[in-house]
Amino acid sequence: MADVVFMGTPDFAEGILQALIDSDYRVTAVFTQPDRPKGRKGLLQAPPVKELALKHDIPVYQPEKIRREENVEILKELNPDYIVVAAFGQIIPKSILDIPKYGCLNVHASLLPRWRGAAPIQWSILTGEKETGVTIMQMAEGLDTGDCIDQVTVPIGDDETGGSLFEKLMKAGAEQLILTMDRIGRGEAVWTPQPEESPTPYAKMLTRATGLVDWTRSAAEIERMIRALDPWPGTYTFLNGKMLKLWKAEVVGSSSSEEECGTIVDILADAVDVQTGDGILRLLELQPEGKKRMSTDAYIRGYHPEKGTVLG
RNA sequence: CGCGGGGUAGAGCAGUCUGGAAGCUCGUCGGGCUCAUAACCCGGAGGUCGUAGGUUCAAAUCCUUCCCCCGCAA
Repeated sequence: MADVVFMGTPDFAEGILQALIDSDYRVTAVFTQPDRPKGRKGLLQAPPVKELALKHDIPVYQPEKIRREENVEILKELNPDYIVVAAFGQIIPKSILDIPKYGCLNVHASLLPRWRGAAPIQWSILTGEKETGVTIMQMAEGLDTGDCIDQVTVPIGDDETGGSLFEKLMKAGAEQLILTMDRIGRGEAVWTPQPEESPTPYAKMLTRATGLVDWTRSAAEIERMIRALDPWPGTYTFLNGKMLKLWKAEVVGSSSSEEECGTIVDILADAVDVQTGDGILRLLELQPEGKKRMSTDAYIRGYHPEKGTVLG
């Protein structure tokens, strides 16, 4: 039995931690981000990982900066065999990487070297990839550049959303992590260095601004964007000065009309067709500002959108 | 007490300012028309107007309390 220190913050990390708790490995401490104000009320909220750790009486540390000397000391004191990192949100300095016997393992939600960075799941959908996966890697000083140990491939479905893919990768990652640690313990693991350059751009962090639709893009791109940014941060546009979130759409035909991009070209019984830079995007589920998500037919009845109106 | 929108029939909304019959579009149910229909015509059911209190002859509407949903900001 080996001792593990876990570092992570959001839901993705929670699933990984759960797997460790359920395994034969002993989680001796959890590091996560400090509680942050969240939601409309601005109330302090504990990261999901903290809740889970406390439930299992695992000591929780929430340093503002992990690199501080006092935290390094705590880790030396704990003297773990492994440190497992999943979506922690802070850079781990070399002084910490060197502490555990087997070093620091990272669970990363892409097939490295593809999609290094903070939002690999969304970017893989956004760019229309057919498959992605999860990588268990040995952490080095660079960001997501260390040696890969194991990978699991996961297909991306035609109606995959950021949320659904997230689930799948978390499950796969949690399972594989335990297997990989077992292999390391038995001395059977193989370390494969990554190429210097990633074949994809850096998967930069998403913000709300990422979700603003550019109607000059193709219908296919916008449709992927809607799925990739579901459930967060959401894809949106503006109609008559009010925000309108898009939750579900499909690409229809590719009639290149004279209409300006973003124009409502047709209103059907249960859908609204919008001209894009390439093809028509048929909106099926919407959310007006200050309202809940609703099907487009309900939206049409309540809001009476008009043909010819330009979105954006 | 960060800013703002909202809660009215199964769905989406109007009505609130200026108190005075519970409305609209859709769905649903029944009937009619039709070779036929998601079309069209006729009729019906379905609502504690978020909660609790107050003002009033009279409250969805004005005042106060609380609950809930959502957009922005972080």
